[in-house]
Amino acid sequence: MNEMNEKNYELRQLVERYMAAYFVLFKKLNVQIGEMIQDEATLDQYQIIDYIATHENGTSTELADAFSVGKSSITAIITRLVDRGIIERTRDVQDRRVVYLSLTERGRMLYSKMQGSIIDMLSTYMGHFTKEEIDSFIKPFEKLAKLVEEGNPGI
Amino acid sequence: MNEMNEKNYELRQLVERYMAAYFVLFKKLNVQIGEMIQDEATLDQYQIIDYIATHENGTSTELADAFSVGKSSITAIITRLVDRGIIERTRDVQDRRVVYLSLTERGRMLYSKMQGSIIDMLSTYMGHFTKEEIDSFIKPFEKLAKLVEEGNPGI
DNA sequence: ATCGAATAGTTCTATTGTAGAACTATTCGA
DNA sequence: TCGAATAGTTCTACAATAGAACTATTCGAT
Repeated sequence: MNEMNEKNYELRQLVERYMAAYFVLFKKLNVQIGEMIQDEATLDQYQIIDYIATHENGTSTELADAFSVGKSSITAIITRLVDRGIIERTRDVQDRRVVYLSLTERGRMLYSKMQGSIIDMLSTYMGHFTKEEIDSFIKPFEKLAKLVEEGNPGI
Repeated sequence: MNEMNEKNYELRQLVERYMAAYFVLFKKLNVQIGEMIQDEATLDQYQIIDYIATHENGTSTELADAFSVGKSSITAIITRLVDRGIIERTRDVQDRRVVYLSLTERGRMLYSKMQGSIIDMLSTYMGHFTKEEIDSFIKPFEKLAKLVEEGNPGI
């Protein structure tokens, strides 16, 4: 086995290790976060609300892009949240094709409440780690998130 | 601000940093993995297949527990995969309530193909990191996965 | 200035995953 | 032995999703 193959082999092993943890973590954490806020919203709805709360003048196209889903999915989610008085649609006066999304007063209160619950839950998990562990964990995590966000798996 | 509050404040900041990356990473990565295997199966189906491939004599109850979903959800997924000739149900002879799940020959081929694609994709992402980075990333990740799996957010 | 192309968003249909209650079949245990 | 527990399925309802067809609006090349 030459040097290149050995390096690839090690990499694949790490990837397999990562995958095993990844699937468990993702599924369970989503379920747990979902349970935490289930009386208020689904996890998908929370993420949409979070995006709108932290991005001024968000639109459906922007959301579809940010979450890598089709626009019709966003329309469905937004419509449910509008029906529940959590989100408002505002048409742009200059370009009347565009619809801006914002939280209602009720939406802002709900968001703040859910965010608090989720942060509390994750904080207790984080309490099992030293600050150094968390830091050395989050930095590559953010780097990976950035790479994946750019959707560029190639070198 | 006393020492305890300061520690909590730092922790919350880290959690907020983590959450921002977490949501983007998992959503995008799931979409990208989903796209990678979309002609063969959904990501949820892949995870079920992966579990069955790596766990001898798996059952619906075991899967429901492993993925933190209800048994009726598992029945639905399994039924679709049985219809497509990917999974087989075998009733236990001793305890006739129990149904064991296993991959068909076709299922094993499909699994191997999908696993290859996913590992290849993740490997290219991993190529952006040094071995030390990956290691210091995976270790706390595995620890977190274990904590979450035990479903114990408390200290 | 006009008209075809592009853009933003919605509607509709069909599929998948999900929960929970009611159900069948089987086994356990006091 | 019979009621309780267990394993799994069925049924119903809903959320998220994709994609095609659609409306309304704006852009841009001529």
